[in-house]
Amino acid sequence: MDINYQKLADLLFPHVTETPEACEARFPARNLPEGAKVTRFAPSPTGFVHFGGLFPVMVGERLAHQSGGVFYLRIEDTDAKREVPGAAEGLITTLERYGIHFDEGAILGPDGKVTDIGDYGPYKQSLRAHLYHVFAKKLVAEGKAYPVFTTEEELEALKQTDKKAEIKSVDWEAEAAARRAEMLSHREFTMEDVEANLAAGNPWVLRLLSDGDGEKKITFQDLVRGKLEMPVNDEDFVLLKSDGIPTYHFAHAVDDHLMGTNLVIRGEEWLPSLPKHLQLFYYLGFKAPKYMHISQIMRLDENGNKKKLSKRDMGANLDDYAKMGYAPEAVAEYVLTLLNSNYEEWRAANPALPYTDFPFNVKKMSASGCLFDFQKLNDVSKNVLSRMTAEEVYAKYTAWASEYDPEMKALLTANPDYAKAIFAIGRGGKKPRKDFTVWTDVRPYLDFFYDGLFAIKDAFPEGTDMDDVKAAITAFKASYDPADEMNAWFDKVKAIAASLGYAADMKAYKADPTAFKGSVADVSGFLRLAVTGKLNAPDLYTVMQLLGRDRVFARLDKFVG
RNA sequence: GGCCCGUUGGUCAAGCGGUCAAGACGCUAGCCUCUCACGCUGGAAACAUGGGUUCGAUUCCCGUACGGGUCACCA
Repeated sequence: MDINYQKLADLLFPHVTETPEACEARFPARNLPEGAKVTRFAPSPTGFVHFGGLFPVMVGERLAHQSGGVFYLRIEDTDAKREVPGAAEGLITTLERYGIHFDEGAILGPDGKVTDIGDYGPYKQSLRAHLYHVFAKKLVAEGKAYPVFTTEEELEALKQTDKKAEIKSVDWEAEAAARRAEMLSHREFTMEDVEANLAAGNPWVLRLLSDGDGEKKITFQDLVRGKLEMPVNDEDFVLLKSDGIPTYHFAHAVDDHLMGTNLVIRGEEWLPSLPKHLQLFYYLGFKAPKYMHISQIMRLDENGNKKKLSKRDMGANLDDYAKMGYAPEAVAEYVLTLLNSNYEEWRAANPALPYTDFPFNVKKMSASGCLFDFQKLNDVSKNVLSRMTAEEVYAKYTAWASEYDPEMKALLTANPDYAKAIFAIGRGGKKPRKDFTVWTDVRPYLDFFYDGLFAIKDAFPEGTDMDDVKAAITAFKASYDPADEMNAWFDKVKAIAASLGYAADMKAYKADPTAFKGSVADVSGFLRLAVTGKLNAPDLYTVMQLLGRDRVFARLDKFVG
């Protein structure tokens, strides 16, 4: 085979006039402090943001910002078939809700459409065709890539095949041999073939001409896995698809080089194609970035096996968490606990600091995948919410409620001070109450503070003497003074208990329960049920203070009236 | 099937050749307490497996098993 590669390059890319050097000059090295990390999140706009996607996002964001570097967003829309309209916009909005800040890249413009900010754009791959072609042409001119022509019919057939299904039922050995033979056969062509195909308008793809020896191994460092060894790539994989748009591999090399990424953080599913990427960087003359491959989050299936958290699973879609009532901060903090094993320790020592103060440590990352655990998420969430001030809870809850519980939102915002006072119960001290795991817990917890929502939900315990209930309520009304301090108030309740034959002192009651009809706990229970409708509620004294004498009496009267 | 990654209690995990093998969640016994929510003190519960190396392996090496990923003109 005798090919003039420069001529081939000109034939294939007649429109490309810019040299690779000129192109690179347009994107000069970033001026950043020593050690600064440039990372990115590079999703394809094929749907919602996956919960697992939050892992590389958080790591990239932390590592970049912690080091004085840059974190940017690139939209990888190179697969027109799978692109979902509006997905890019949706994913930007979701990430925004999670407080993820991008320094540059794709952002939402004033018209609600994706646009760019930053000097290394465009940040949407579909807008970067000319850049890829500059480097594709270079590879062809150097004899490192070549075209493979197909007919329209073959292309159409290709698009119809379901690769996933096909791969499962394959004779692997035969398939590999056939692929190998086919690959090699495409390497044989003449300039006349190319000219004829081009003249006929036949579509073509550009493949890398790999001189890699598959028998040899390549070693490299992964930031979480350490030293790894893999076979050198010997596959002429596709660089440019027949529509002229690059595959992930090629786009990755060109983009991350031009955009100055120095640390690529991605899911471990990319590990097997790393030899391809390293080879590409080498052929292109680019310095390869550092890599970090993050393990997948799994779930347990019906058979007790670990499975990748898939699209259909509960909790896969980040937006689901808002529906379930989780605060984004809680989800983010849960992710951090999984990402860095010493995060919880740090959090316990620094309850008041924002998570961005946590010194994120690559060494503390685990190489093994983990199971999604709702119980742990709930615990983290409960703690996150308990640390918030009443003011914060009010703001965040009402914001959530405006979308998911408009009635509550209307009720609370009608009297913000009252609502905040309710949220302030048991909050702020060393041992704050932890009543809420998710925002949906708020409504049943505080419904009785609103007359429209109040109802008797629980029943008196079995064997309760209703005469005692009435007597206790009557006596309580007679002695109640809103001006009382908590102790004075409680002393009155104790006195009532004693007068009815109930133990005023719990210790005495526990020492000999048979000596009393019940205890002051029972008597408080009578009042609590009448006033809150429930057997369980926060401190009754405070509840009454908030409700006010009139509303308390109105509720008590239902039992003695 | 080839290649690759992983494997400490139910879950997430400390550990980095000598530990009674941390801690958190969950479970559980009890204490505290006017109920609840907290908080506190306990408890049950783990190094997948077989070979090496070593005075000594959870820790290092090899094999096996199991789990996961990947093998597209998808990312």
